[in-house]
Amino acid sequence: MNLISVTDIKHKISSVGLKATSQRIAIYQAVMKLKNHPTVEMILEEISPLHPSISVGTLYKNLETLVEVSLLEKVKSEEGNYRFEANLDKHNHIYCSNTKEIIDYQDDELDLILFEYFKKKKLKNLKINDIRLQISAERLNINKEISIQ
Amino acid sequence: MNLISVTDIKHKISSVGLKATSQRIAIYQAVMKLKNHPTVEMILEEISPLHPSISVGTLYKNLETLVEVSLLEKVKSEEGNYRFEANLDKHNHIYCSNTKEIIDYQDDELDLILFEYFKKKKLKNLKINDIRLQISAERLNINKEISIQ
DNA sequence: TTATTAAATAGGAATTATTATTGTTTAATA
DNA sequence: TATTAAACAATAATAATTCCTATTTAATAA
Ligand SMILES: [Mn+2]
Ligand SMILES: [Mn+2]
Ligand SMILES: [Zn+2]
Ligand SMILES: [Zn+2]
Repeated sequence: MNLISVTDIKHKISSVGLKATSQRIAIYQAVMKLKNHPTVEMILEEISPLHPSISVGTLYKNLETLVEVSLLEKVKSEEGNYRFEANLDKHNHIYCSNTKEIIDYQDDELDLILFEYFKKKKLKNLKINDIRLQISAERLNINKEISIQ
Repeated sequence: MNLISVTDIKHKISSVGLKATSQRIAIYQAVMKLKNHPTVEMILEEISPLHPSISVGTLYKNLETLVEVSLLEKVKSEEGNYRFEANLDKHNHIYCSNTKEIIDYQDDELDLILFEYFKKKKLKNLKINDIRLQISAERLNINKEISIQ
């Protein structure tokens, strides 16, 4: 999932009609590399050493552009600022109150249960486009991995 | 639910150890009155005619304070700014993409289904505190009411 | 009822996150 | 290699929120 060559990234970017600039490639790569839905600041810190001249305006503009063409997704954090991710599959988010992480939680069985549940409901004047779970949780041991089986 | 006297509001506020100032009462009343999870701006517009001298700093400070003592709740909108509500019951939110409304959706049966579903799961190093549904939808006819039965 | 005092307020400055502007540079194409 | 629309760096502007401080007020008790 993470092992994608620069050539592939270039193709991905140009296939949606965008110029494959070095800045855009670096930004897209950074979001793919960083876990837990990085903030703009975290993305800037990731790209700065190799690309110190990328301006914050360019970073914001590119993140917005990449979201528009569906190469990235934008997520609102509990704290109020935006965070980004390259995982485009339908999934839910676990918000860790102690670590401020946002962890992906994909569960097709659960999605089906919800789909069936709302299929039975009578919706008046309303079209549901998407249903996501927002799970507020905390990591018990900050140094250990979490899992849901 | 909306018919609560000023005396009752005063009691509610002082019972959590806060001074029942005219500003605080007005702000709490305004959030109780306004539907669809008002923004700070909408709350200001509501209180301004009767209390033109309430400063924006006081408004922010009071909203924060009332959230801290659990008389109000803070909700983040899709647009990025915070919105407030006096409904403290556990409930889900329907985000209307066309009207930008946030509509409450309470469903005890669904809560139970989710509770049972996650009870079966093995959680490693994770404590779930709360699960909410975030429903993205659109009102088909903006002038008519919506409902889910 | 009045005095005391900690809490709260008004008004405005400061900060933070994000967006807009503009002259210059560059990737794509022919 | 020349052309050109798109993208860029730098920076100004905006919006939302938080912070600061001198002044006012609600609560309490003499
Ligand atoms: Mn992710
Ligand atoms: Mn509500
Ligand atoms: Zn995610
Ligand atoms: Zn609500």
